[in-house]
Amino acid sequence: MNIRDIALKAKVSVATVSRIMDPGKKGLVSPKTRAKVEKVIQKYHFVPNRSAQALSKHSTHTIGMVTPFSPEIVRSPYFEGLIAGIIEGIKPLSYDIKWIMVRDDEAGGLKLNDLMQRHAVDGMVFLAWRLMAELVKEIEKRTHLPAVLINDYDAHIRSSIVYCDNKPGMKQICAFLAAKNYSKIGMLRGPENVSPDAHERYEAFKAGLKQHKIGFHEKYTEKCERFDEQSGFHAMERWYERGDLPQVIVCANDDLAWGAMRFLQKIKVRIPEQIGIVGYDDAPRSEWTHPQLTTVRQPTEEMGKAAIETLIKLISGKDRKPVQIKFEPQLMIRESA
Amino acid sequence: MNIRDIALKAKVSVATVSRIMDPGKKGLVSPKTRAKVEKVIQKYHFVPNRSAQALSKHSTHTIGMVTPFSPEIVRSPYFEGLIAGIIEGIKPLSYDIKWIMVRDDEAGGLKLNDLMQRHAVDGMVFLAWRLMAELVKEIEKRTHLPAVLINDYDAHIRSSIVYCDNKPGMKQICAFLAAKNYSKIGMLRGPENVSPDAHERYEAFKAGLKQHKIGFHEKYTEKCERFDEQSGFHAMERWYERGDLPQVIVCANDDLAWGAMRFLQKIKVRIPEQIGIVGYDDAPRSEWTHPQLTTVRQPTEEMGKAAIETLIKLISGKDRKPVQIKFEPQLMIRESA
DNA sequence: CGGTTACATGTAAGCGCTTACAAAAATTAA
DNA sequence: TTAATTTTTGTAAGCGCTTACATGTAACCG
Repeated sequence: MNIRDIALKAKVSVATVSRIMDPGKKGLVSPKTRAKVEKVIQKYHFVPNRSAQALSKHSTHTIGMVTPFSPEIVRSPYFEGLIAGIIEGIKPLSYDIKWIMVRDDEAGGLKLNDLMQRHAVDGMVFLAWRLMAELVKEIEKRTHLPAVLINDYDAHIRSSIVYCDNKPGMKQICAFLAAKNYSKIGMLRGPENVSPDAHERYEAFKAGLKQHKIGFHEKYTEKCERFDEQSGFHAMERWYERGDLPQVIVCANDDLAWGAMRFLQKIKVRIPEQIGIVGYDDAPRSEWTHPQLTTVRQPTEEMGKAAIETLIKLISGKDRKPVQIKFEPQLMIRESA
Repeated sequence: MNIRDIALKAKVSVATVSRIMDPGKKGLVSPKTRAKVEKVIQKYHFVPNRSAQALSKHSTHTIGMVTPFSPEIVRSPYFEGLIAGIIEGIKPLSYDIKWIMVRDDEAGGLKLNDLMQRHAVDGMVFLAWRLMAELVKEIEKRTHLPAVLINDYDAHIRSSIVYCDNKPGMKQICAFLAAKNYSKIGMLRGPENVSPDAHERYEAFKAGLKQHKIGFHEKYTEKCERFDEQSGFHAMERWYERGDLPQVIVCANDDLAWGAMRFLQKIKVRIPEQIGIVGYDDAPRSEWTHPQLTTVRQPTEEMGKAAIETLIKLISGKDRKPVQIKFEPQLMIRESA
């Protein structure tokens, strides 16, 4: 059942049927024919062929959600929020959403244009794009493409991006700890090669301490290999062996915090009585672990939503000027510090 | 840059270019022309237009992942596993995956064919489809459509489905509790209108007790309004007020279990020393809550993967016979019982 | 009432691909 | 060498829609 069949049955031309199907062409058909044709459309449950429409209109009405190709990704709480936001953001539009997963090995040779063509999308939002760095390098050059990045901002990025500023988060943490009169505050630092977060959070941490006149030594710091629980565990272990543990430990993300807590609990250190722990990200687990983790919430849902809205504007707008949107994090005070 | 441009530059016909682009048509072009044309393709980074291909081939090489339209859905750990499995399953194929979210209000009038046409997909897998019951009723009739359901099996379903059997799970729980010499075992039951799970698990529970000659009374049971934490909390509260708590409580899912635990902890009942708790689903949280939850794991990842594989077979096969695949759950013994 | 204008509908040329079929070229057989 | 095959390439007709343009019809005006 295609548009011609309908036209035949309704005794009108295909053009008329097409005009009736297009909500943007409200006034172009007389009420009488419209009624007649709509009856036929209803009767045969006619749904126009998307591929034909796309071919003809040069637009697929579909956007691509680009992620690295790893099942673990959906496991991450960070994604959870982002995706929820994307879903929410796409609701009022009638865009379809295609999940484009990019393998590491293919990321190198890919061009952005290719991606869009190959998957037939009008625009793309990139999640965890640091992991596809090769691909995304191009975004820097072709800033007119309808693509928006989420998070991992750093100063030289010129393309459209939605991100959450690290500084206020650390600032809030330091203010909170200062108010609690902690004087010896340490940090579990993240790996600096994965995303700018590790470095930014560390710098913001130092700045925060300084602001509250709390002493800082590099030795009140331990570097982690990755941003995961295991790394946190091992880093804590190393620190314990070399001795001189601080009163509170601020961790570069929640996973590191849990790893650290696990080690401390193993050696029977009580949290927060003996050592306090602060995380960063407010993964849902934070509320369920014991003790509940004091951490910093990034408004992932809002960010996902903003990303979609930005993208749609880019797609439909004439002037494709890159847009950069900053969000503010918020300290969530719970039990671990 | 389209196929005609390439044909022109390479001084061949479009048919030749098309044949070269199609990996299924390996032998149809002489090595010499192939080399010549491929050079041009490389040079101009030619990527064929998906919409045109789809229109011409009557296949979009895209499958739809159908879920209710609610952001909360991605929050559920059950989804996490399923989606991870779907990603994993789609890896070796080169199908695209489109996330189709169905609003409650639109689900009524929709036809499956419509859905496929409207979103340009070759087949669909349905997650949490009980929540779109109206839509899915049709699947029962049109069993030849390339669509597969995940979970929520009940006996009269004739379409393709991948599901996890509830009986062995409860059986394992009862065997375990019997071995621990519990004699007074209760259950927090789920709402029976949402999915057959509530009823099945309850029946399996009774059967399990019987098998191990453990006494059962309906009063060792409390019904919950929904399958969530709050309902578990309130149900436990009611039970506590009416008194006569059992030694262990088997919960119809993990959320109820956490709700129950939260209430018990609030009134300072020690778990598992005073009352044991068993859940069902093995949501990731189970490992992080305190105490860790003894529960039953459904192999969600494997199920997601199986669903995709089944679907692809349905799409490409000639005979579209419905396939039903059953998975077995597994008891995860942890701290809460 | 003829001429102008506004509105409604139809005609047909694409959109960029695939593929059946035809034609040409290369290979083999006789 | 020519005919019969096989292999390679080209031609052109779709796939199902949109839309610029042409045509037809109705309404309006002096």
